Amino acid sequence: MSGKQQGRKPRADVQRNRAALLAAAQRHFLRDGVGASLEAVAKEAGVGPGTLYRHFPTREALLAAVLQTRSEELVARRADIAQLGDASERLRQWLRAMEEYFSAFSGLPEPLMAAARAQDPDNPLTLPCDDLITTTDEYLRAAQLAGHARPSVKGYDLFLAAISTAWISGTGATDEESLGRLRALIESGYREQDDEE
Amino acid sequence: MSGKQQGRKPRADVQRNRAALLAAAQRHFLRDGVGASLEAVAKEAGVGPGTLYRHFPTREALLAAVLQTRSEELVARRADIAQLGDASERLRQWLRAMEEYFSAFSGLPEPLMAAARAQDPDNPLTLPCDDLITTTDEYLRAAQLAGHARPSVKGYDLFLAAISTAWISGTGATDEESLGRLRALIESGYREQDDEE
DNA sequence: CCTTGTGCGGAGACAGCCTCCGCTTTTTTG
DNA sequence: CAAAAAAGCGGAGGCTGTCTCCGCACAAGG
Repeated sequence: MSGKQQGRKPRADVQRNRAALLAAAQRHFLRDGVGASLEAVAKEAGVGPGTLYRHFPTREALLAAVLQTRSEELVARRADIAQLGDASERLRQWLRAMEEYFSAFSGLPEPLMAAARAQDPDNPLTLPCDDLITTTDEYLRAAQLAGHARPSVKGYDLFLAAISTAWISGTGATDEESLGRLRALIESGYREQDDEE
Repeated sequence: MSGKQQGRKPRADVQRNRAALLAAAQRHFLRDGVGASLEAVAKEAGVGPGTLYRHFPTREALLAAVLQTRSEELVARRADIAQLGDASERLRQWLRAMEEYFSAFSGLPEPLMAAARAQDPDNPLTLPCDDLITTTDEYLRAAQLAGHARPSVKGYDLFLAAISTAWISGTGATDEESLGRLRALIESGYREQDDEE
């Protein structure tokens, strides 16, 4: 019942190509955003387009694979955040961490929202998204229990707030100061009124 | 010094083609979002691609021309809003009106932010954007004077909040209820704490 | 009706997405 | 270790979309 056991060892060139593709893709996504030319990625990795599409059938699949590393970083940061004593501060830090994750590549919020929308099990970005929302809800509930956040707010709301802030940040249209004010506005939006600090 | 006086009357077919292009473009932007195929627009308008690009050198130019109608609607709404007595309510209404304007076509926030970024005088979307930000600032200042809004907030912040809400709305990933909660979160973010209503 | 010149439109160059299939490379088998 | 079998490779090519250039047609004015 274990599904597929790897009957044969994976071929050497397969792993090599996959690694080369991921490295090239990361470079291109960083430089050109999530809309980078996949043809160019394949060329830089030294493989044909066919190979790229066999490894990663869609742009989203490639994106999800490249994002894997970042996801692990995020999990690591969760451990750091758990150390902090204040539930309010933990929530704030988590939201910042999530926003940075969304800002990994320019244009990333777009496909992420599309994945969150459809609940499409085929979309490889759906799972990471759901995970993020669930985690946000956990941090939020802790803050609510401590009386630091309005009860009417939902985890999904803060997910939306974080991803839209990342979207604005990714357009490159806004200086860091305005972004800071926007974050402050959101924070005072979910904080309980009689909250102390 | 009046620049160019129209030495010759505009040709009949020019006006006809322009109108046909605008109508076709509006339909396609509505259905397919701002990324709609310009080839298809030209075909539906019954003209060649060359004609389209002569009238509107860039996608943004076409977009700005189509948006002209909506901008006038927005100006009209400003008159309605001015009737309301409460500065706080006026600000709220204005933010909603602006958000609806941003939601005219799916994907519209993207080029709008790009225009707001560059202050590029060549980009035909820059002017409308600046106007919106200025107006937001006026409404906000009135609310601040009345003690209904935090003094630390700037008009540009609320512009960002509105456009990012419209962006989320345009992804189609989110139900109206979550959007309402997000708006409420933003509102309680800029409202003065000791504000009544 | 003719002249003028403005505007038309489609052919075509270019870029990116994605697929299909003959061939090479790797692995397995005798 | 050679030969068969399997697995993966890669590029040619179809498709869609953007944008330009230029010979030609047609509207405006005499």
